[in-house]
Amino acid sequence: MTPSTGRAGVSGAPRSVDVARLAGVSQKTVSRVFNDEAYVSAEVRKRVLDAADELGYRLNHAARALASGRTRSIGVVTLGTALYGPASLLIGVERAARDTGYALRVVNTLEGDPGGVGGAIDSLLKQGVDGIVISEPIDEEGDGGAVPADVRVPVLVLGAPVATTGPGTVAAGVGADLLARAATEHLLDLGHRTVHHLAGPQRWYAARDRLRGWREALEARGCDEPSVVEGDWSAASGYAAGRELAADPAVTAVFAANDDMAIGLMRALTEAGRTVPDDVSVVGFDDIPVAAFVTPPLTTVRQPFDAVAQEGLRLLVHAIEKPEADLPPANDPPVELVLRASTAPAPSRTDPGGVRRSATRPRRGAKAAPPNGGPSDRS
Amino acid sequence: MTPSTGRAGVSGAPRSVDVARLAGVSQKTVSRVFNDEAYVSAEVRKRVLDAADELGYRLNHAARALASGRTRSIGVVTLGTALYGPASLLIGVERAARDTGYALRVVNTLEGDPGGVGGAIDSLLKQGVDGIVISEPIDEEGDGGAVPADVRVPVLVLGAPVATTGPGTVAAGVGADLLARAATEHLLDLGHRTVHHLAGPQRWYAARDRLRGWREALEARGCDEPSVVEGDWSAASGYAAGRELAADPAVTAVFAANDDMAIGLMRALTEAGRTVPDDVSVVGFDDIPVAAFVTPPLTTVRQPFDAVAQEGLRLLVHAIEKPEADLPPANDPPVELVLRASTAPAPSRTDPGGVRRSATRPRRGAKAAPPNGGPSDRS
DNA sequence: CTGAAAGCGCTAACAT
DNA sequence: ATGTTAGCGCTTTCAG
Repeated sequence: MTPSTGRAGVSGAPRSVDVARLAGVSQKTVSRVFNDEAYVSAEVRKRVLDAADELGYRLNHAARALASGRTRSIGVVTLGTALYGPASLLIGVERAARDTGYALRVVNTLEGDPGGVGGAIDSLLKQGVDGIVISEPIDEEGDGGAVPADVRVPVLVLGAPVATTGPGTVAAGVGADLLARAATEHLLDLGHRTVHHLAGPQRWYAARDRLRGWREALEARGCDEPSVVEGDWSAASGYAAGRELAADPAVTAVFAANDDMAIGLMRALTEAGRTVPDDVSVVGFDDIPVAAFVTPPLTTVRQPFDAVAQEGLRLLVHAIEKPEADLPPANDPPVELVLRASTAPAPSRTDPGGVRRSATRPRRGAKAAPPNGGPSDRS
Repeated sequence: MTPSTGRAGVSGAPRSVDVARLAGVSQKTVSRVFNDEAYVSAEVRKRVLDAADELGYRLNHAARALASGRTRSIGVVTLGTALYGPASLLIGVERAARDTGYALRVVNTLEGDPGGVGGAIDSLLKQGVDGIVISEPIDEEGDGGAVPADVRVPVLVLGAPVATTGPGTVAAGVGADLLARAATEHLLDLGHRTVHHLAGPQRWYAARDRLRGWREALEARGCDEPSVVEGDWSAASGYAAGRELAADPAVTAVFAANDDMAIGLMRALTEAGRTVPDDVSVVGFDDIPVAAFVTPPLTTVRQPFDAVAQEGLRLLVHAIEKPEADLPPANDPPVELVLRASTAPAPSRTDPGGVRRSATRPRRGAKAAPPNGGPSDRS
């Protein structure tokens, strides 16, 4: 055997030397062209590109990563659920990554999985990523959403407080607490004496934020704080909670931490003979696509997932590419309270109150229109 | 400068030589340990592992890929939507890949994007993947879901016919047509004279399959085939279609190609004064989590996304690792028709018929129970 | 503006 | 059961 034949060269894929040979330039020049480096004459560049095209040349990322120490890829740690929120965030992240020229490596942490986030990050690090995004983390066993200490790449946390460790940990996501607050205030503005909360699982930071926002709104208005019912995001859990709440005549307004639970809740209420919104008003969270079409159409808070992902990635890429520079200022994405037909003024009861019944019109950036082609507002 | 200091070694991350030195063995032995090769004494193995642990050593995948020509990662081409189907499939694929020891690279093809699937595949190939899965492809501009000719790795197509090119193209996914057929037959069994179809966008293979299944069921029973209304999977499009259908008194049963559209449809029907299921029966497709909790709870077809993904990956990994061997036999995942409250016997009309009204009990593997904790069947 | 040489961290083949 | 050597395909110095 002649020592000249490379072993893996058998795979047959053309390499940059092949392109170089065909174009009559050095291998380095090919490299320059494919890295958009300056100082390559237009003519040479074209010759190289043509040669590459003819050969069907594709740059080998593994070799590039090995030589350069950079991979131009970003790892995403996400939950293995089809929940609208996490799924939408993932899509937003992928798009934003592509726009900035990064590829995506994805690892799911199945809920309650040993090693959880730490293990996922470790596996991403082995695979080689320039940055990591942790989407909608949950607080497993009080690990504080911990990021292992020896992560040497920037980390972006989406939808949770920065559980800092490592050099450049950044965070993005509208404070869900503000949104929750707006939702609760909307209900209060309608004259309800207080608002019940159907919370998400409290291991999720997202769920905690919403609880906090609700609580703050009640406090600010001096309202009683009813005990919280906790669900697991599913419509089934919302349904179960609804059966409880339906039995309590004091319940006239409920803020659910997501739309699925709100839908289950409404179903239970209706079955129990309590009309929505006449007897009980309900507000959801997320604005899932069917929210406008359930009965009654659901008033809810729209989360700008795409904007959050985009903004987060901007920060992350900045941290990757300019580690020394300060972070650019955060752009807070727009938030929206979408008013539909599941909320109404508090039912008049034995109680003469109503003093606080201020106005029915939306507060904050609220908008009243249903999605295009949507159903009429009142069922 | 001494020539001994490697350039990128500055990054500080420990390499396998460092581990070898600390463990007092050769570098190759470290490699053996991390590849679970035979012929390493238990004692040496432990020493190596301990040393690696102490150093915080992490294998460098880029180097491994370059040297071995294999990446142990799989690329996924998926649509950038939060639709329940594609999202669920992606999760299933991730889990199955992890179980078989492969990492995931994800690329979305934004709908109607130039280059589409071809471009996505190309980018995955550059990044280096041992196999590719194309999830729920759509037929862009009659490209036949084309896979570029020079793909040198096995391809798995999920939810579409094998658009063959390349060596090992495999496919998985229950024939959605069978499921659609079962749904249609269920309606026919309830005594409806025929069944209308609210189809998905026909560029999607998944939508075409469902249409075909519906058509076959009608043909088999000699029923009229009403004209098809096409939606875009969204509840909004279902709502729009529902307004049309509501105006036609001949419509007593509709099979919608997914649950979102079914929900929009029911909403429109209800608003138009046509009660579901008394006046019109509706069947959806997917069994999205809220399906059991809308009003009325939706009868639908459950797709075993997880099983499909798992089965598909089994095939793909087989094609990757044993290119010569025959494909193992396909295991068809279980299918289910989930009966809830959106379907009922055809309303008795001027028409005396009813001869065909055979039975109300489910056909095929149908089951009647709502999900646990679900609402009662009749609203 | 272009090229030559060295080496990224690992695995493959061939010794022992 | 373990070590030696060569090289995967690229980027990075450094020289022209």
